[in-house]
Amino acid sequence: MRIATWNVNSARARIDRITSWLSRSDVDVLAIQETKCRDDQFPALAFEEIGYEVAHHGTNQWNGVAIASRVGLSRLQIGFPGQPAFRDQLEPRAIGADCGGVTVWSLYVPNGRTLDDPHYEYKLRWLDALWDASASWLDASADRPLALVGDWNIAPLDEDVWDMAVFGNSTHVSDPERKAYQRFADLGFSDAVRPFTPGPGVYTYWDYTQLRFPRREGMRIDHMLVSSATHVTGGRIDRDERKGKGASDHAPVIMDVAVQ
DNA sequence: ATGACGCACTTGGTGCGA
Repeated sequence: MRIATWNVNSARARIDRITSWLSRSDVDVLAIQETKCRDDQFPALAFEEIGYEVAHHGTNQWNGVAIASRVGLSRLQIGFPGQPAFRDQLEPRAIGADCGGVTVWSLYVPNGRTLDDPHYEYKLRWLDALWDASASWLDASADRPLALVGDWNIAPLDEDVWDMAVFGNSTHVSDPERKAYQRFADLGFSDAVRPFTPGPGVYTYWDYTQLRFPRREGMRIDHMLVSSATHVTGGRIDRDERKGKGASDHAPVIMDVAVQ
């Protein structure tokens, strides 16, 4: 079974690109982030027309997550237990479902903005709460494949950004963020894609400005973490999808999972 | 190397992104 994750930077602006990509990528389950719309604005019909069920969680023009699946979509979960709020708002940053034998979570981890912004503290709280929820999911069913996929907004290693000097005191590379990410390994999670896409210089995001993409100046921040019960047979980053007019600033990240 | 920010919003300047 093939599972992908993609921060699309607006589902409505990019719907033709998304369905076109799905139609030629043999993807069974697509986790989507940054749909930037409410549920009633989400272009669900376009997914259904090409054979995918789709579930969306969005409340306004910010954030928004979805899962599209052609191998079933059951036990839908909107947000995770204990998910923190930001300024009293529970933001649409997590949606989960059982798809073809794998529990898939589409996650949009808070950006953090700057190290002294309340959003940074929120990001760390959000990651801690996700860790707690993940521990309880594994306690309940350790044998069931579980994938935490999406835009983690963390570059785990120095080589996951093109120049650490540029990121000196920025979010995405700070020690607390990296520790919060690495701590998932304590639960048995591993990066499904990295073994198949070794660095350095391998990224999933390139800023729209300053010719970052053609200069190959990006960041590796979109990850697929899988539980130890998840048997991964392949992984890939579709860098080509970042090319051309109307591209998202993120590329799709893909893994193949052997399911019984 | 596959190109010089893009999206959404009480639509035109602002918030957000990483």
